[in-house]
Amino acid sequence: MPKHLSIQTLFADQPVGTRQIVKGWVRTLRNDQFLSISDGSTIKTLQVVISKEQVGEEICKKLQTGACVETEGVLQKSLGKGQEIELICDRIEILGESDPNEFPIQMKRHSLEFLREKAHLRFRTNTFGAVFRIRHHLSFAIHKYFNDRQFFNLHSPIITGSDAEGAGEMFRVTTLDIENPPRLENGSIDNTADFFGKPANLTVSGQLEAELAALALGKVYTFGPTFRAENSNTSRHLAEFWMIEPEVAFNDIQDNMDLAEDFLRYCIRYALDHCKDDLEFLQDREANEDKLKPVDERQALPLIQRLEFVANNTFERITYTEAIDILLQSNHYKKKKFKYDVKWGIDLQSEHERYLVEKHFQKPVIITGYPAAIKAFYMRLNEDGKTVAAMDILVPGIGEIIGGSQREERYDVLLEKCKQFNIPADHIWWYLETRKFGTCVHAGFGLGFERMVMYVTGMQNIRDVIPFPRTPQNAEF
RNA sequence: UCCCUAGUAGCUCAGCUGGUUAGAGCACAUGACUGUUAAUCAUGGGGUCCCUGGUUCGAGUCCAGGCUGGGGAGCCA
Repeated sequence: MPKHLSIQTLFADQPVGTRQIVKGWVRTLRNDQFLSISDGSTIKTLQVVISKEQVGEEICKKLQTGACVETEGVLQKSLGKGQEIELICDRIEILGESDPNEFPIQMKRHSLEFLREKAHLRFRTNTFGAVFRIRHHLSFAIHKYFNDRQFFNLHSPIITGSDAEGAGEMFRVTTLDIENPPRLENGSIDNTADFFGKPANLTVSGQLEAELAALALGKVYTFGPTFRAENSNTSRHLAEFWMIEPEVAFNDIQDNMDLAEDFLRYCIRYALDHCKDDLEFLQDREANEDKLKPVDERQALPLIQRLEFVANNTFERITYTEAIDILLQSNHYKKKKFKYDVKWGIDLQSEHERYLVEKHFQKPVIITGYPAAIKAFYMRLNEDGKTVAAMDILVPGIGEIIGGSQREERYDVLLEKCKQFNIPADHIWWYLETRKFGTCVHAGFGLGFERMVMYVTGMQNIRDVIPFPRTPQNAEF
């Protein structure tokens, strides 16, 4: 008894004339005769040709959208147009019925907002099938990229006792009874009674741990979940998201930029090479959605052309100081169209980043040399004493997709930075020790995985590129 | 957290300056058709107009508060 083949395999190999078993979910039944089924292996559906007389009225009525079926028959070249192959069915079995009065997913356009409330069933749609297949391929591409280049995958801890990161609000992890926690005599909570004997949180970044490993293993990367308890409710933020953080010993800021750019372009190329059908579907979908929008809100280029452009062209590289000059000399600034003022020392606002990327350069841009005051304590101080070796990569439509830096490897300078940023040295003694024992130049960056998936799929809301989004006031499913 | 905006059938939406019994397309049911491509055609069923309160002879429509969704900002990845 041969195992049944996936629809993807049937389309790839086209074993015409052979007997096949196909299992999947019903999309539509057209003309009481043509059953369109999907098994998730590809965006393509297989047309199964049935005869109402042979199948019988009872079974025919149960071939409703969403039902799960097993069909058997001979594969042949399709007599109709619209598909290459079809299965001439002589046996069909309903594995799982689907009441059409209750099943919410229909063969019609649904709003993404509606489907978000049906996250357990939205995998059944073409759009989310495509998105999550692409998400998988990108995930695989990331591991392949680093593995092929002798990086080691580091599993940084998800629960951390470190709170020195400053990357954002943290989720507390505790086994204490929140209704009635143990208290000290002065009334404050007795954290020594907690599971770890001290406060613990979900990680906001694996970077510090990755640095420790890089200073021994050379080239490492993390790829895991991270958590931010910020009350930020936007289409680009999640409370739980996946982050990729490479860290490389002996890399300086230039090497870091080279790596980040090569990595991003590799991943996009990989998606173009491995997800053609899904990208074409999403491209058509986007084009149809755009028709409903005002002209100035539409995409300038179709999805695949946008990706080809990024994969085939080098990124623009400018310093923060140059970026400020460009903004100051823009007509946009002279006409006072920026809401926030522009001057050296400010943190670039979304509107500034968008102007640089979407209006001025119209391609991905890497900005380096930010003022030390607006960046994290661990970034390496430049010779000018006022900027740091930080880099952000901005892409059209998404904004910041990568943030990274060369790390401060000089013990004295790092210790001074800790003081300036009010980080108690005894909280991160282990981090500081790496600068005492065989310190070296090193650099790394962080990439929000969902933002990459957004960019590649063209999806506009981050909640639509992760299976079960976690956002403020929402942890359904 | 702040600003803007929306909530009407299972879904997507229309419903004008308040005025008879709240509409359409899709979906669903029944029938016809049978090489269809989100099949087509005919007929039919289907409503807490988000909730609470108010104004009014009369509220889907106006007002106040709340809830939920969406967009933007901040924070960031």
